[in-house]
Amino acid sequence: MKKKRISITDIANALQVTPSTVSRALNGGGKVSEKKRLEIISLAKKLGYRPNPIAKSLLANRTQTIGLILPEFTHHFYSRVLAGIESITSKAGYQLLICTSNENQNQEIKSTLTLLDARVDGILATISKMNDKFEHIQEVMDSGTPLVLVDRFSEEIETPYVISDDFKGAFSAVDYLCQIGCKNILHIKGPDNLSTTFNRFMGYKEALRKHNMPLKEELVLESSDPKLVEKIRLCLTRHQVDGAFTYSDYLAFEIYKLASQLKIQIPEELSVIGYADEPISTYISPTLSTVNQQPFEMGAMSARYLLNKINDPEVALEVKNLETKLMIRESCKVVETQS
Amino acid sequence: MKKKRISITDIANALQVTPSTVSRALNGGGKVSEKKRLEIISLAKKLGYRPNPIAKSLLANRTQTIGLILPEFTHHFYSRVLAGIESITSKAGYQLLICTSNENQNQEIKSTLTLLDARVDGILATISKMNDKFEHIQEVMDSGTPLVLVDRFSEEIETPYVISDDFKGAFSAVDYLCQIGCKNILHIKGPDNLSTTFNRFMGYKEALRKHNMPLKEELVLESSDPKLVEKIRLCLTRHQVDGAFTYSDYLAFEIYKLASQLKIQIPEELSVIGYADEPISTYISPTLSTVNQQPFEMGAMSARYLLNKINDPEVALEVKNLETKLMIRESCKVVETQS
DNA sequence: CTGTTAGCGCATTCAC
DNA sequence: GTGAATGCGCTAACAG
Repeated sequence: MKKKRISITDIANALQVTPSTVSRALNGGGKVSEKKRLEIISLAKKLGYRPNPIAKSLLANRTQTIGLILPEFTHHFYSRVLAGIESITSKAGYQLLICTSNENQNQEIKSTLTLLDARVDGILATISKMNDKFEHIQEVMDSGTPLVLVDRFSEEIETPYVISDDFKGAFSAVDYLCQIGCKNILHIKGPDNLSTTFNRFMGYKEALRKHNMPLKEELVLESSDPKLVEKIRLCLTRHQVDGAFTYSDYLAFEIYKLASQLKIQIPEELSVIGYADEPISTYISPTLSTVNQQPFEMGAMSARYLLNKINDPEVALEVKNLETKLMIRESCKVVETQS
Repeated sequence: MKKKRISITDIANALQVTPSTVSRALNGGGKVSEKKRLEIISLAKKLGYRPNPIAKSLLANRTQTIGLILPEFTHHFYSRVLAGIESITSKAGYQLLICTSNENQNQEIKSTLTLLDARVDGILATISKMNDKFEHIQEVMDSGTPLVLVDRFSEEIETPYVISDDFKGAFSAVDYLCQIGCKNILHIKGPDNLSTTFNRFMGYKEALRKHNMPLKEELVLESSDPKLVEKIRLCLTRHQVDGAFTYSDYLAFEIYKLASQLKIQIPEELSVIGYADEPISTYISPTLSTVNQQPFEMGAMSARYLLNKINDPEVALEVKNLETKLMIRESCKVVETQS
């Protein structure tokens, strides 16, 4: 059975004063005689008094709680985002209420309403992959609850964002492949419907353009394609692919597998760059070049942004783009530099 | 600015009844004339009324909230535990308040008090690596807040546990290595002070004993040893090691690296089994044999246990041991079966 | 300086 | 059936 906690009234009774006096003494605000204040404080400490935030919330209409909706927990990227968020919110004295959408919009909607019901002071969310309903987002905005969207962008939702600069990230990767002399660069796209997929593809195209290289349709594959493996094989055998840039590190590993089967040497014959900098990238052989998105910093930044928004609703509504870092490892061929 | 939500009183005023009546109509409990009940319900829906859980909490002394303390978020294992917990709590209508200790006991203590202050209905926690203070745990118990400890066990704390059967998990791995004919089996231990480290080591010893193999001190290394890499090298070159069982998958990858340097073939000359079944295990080459701890199930089980405890404080205090699964992959040599 | 009053939103007595 | 009263724990406005 949950034991009754000692309340302000308990210590008021014990000291023959009113709860108001106790409240004032404890909060320092009002004027209380030095003698009583000390008495009260010492008794409070002795009794292990801890204020009830529930009561305060009811009164103040603030809960000191941030709601968080993530598409999944298991992905390394999101756990880093979570860690970044927590590092900021805990320091700021906020609790973190956590939900997942499991990449399912219905669950996202449910989670959103749950958080709204819980009267969180603000919401951080990454929208799920399939998103065609926006009423729940509208409801958040209507309720006046500050909202910051993380990682994934949607044209339909006008709110603060903290996202990764996928365009530049992809551009830097493909630009690098071009620089080291790759002539036929394969790209495997991510899930449809995701801003990240689109932007990384755009970065790929732009880098090709910069180097005056044609965009070859047969070198652009879809990760959702059931025949993906076959098509990669075709690219590797028929189309003289000597470079690859994939939407994720795991897709890069698919290329590793096929290259190994086909006895194609990485990086000598094929340079590969993935995306996300999964920890596995440095353990696999050859170590994988990839694009680091600074997920921890992304989480921290979005939390800071949200807290600002909570404390000052006039804070500008902007899309913050986080720089990516190109991590070149063993999977890219080394070009002799003429010195 | 957070907009004022519509309350039970608002709809009472609109309908010329008292809040009591509205409350009864909405909760179904008391007797309300059918006409009024319908009126009230329809207006409530129209106005988008949602009960304020804060007010209910204050009244009921229950928050429908579970507190969770994890040593870290980033580790794959803990994110699976988290996912398992969430899958249960969300279905049961509980919120999840999340904290991390960062493997630091002071932060663990702080988080514990935060959760207690927040009046969570129960706490799930994995104690941090270094643990020598137990007052905060005692405080949880004194407060009457149900507590279930996950993954790591401590003799000092008497409370429900859900842990993995590390002994059997380790035993099954080393037993397998013996069965396929390994004669000199290296073990790399985990961090001191952890029940998991101890139990896996015990499992290692017991398997050796079963096969009448001597425990060789020089084949047991400490992961915290600054000279670990050198010592592994020594084992591999001098001590005819032909099998290895490590506290974690990542330690197994250290062996992979050294074996590659020393031109020792895995699994032909050296069979390796890790622990935890990190996703990376199936991507690395050769794919790593390992022990799966069912972290999702562990999370789910601990959440179920806690909910039971919350609903019935008389629930037995026990240590639930979760079965492990030995995952044999390419890193173990194949023995011809005589058929 | 300190006590009284009131109210945050709700559910639960107890009268009528 | 329904309203009035009470209180969960706390703070704030107002008296004194």
